[in-house]
Amino acid sequence: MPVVDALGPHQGESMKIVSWNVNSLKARAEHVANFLDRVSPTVLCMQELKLQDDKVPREIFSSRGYFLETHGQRTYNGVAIASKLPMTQVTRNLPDGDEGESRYIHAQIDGITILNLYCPQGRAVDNPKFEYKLGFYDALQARIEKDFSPSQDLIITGDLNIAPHDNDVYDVAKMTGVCSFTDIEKQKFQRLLDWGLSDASQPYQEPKTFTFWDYRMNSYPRDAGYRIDHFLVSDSVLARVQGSHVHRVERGREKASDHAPLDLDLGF
DNA sequence: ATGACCGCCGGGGGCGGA
Repeated sequence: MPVVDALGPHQGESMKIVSWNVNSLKARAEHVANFLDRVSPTVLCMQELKLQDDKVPREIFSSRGYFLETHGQRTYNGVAIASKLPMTQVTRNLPDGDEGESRYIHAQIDGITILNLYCPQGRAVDNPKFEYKLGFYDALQARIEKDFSPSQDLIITGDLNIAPHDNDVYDVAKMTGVCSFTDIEKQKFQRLLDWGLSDASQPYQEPKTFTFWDYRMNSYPRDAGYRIDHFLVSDSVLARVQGSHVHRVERGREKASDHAPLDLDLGF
């Protein structure tokens, strides 16, 4: 048993945290349940539930000993955090950034504040949704600068919909200037790092390690993907990181999500 | 190679995703 101290009974335990855009929790319910049984993460952050809160299949999580905090939405968006450890300070919405869509939830788990995000995709640089995406990032930046500090245990994870480096897209020439790979999006990503966060997954991944493959164009079999799901962590969390791995097997299943789960392993 | 997929709602296609 961990030592109980002033910081609480779970402080500093090893944890496996997973981020997974499930592309409909209803359609992916069986895969998610099997993933929990097989991988048993401490925390599972999900995006694109496409379900309102009262339609969420909660028994998948409760029957396996997980708490569940959801911020659902019908048809589009929706985020949730499942955790074996209690969640406190659960907060939903990014008022100046999400236009009422369900794209933001954070909670404190074992002393770590975890922001689980489904950032807007943006469609194309000349589309109004692109400005919405940039505004979402500005609101995110404002929130962390106002409410958090890089000196605390902090994780920003989720489908961030930005591929920050050349090695994060399968074809640099084809993607140059294309939404999710533009300079201004990379600058929004870098601004989060400059504030005091690190890309915790990148050091553990070979170049061209992806987390998303489009359903179209036979993308997955030819590995035409993007690395757009991330873990950005503060220094105190970075010191505990022992690995980060893409669960590609989930993308290869029948009725798979177009995203694979991305995990982050933390030591004591 | 962005056309072609998948899931949504609703009961037929249109929209959104990245």
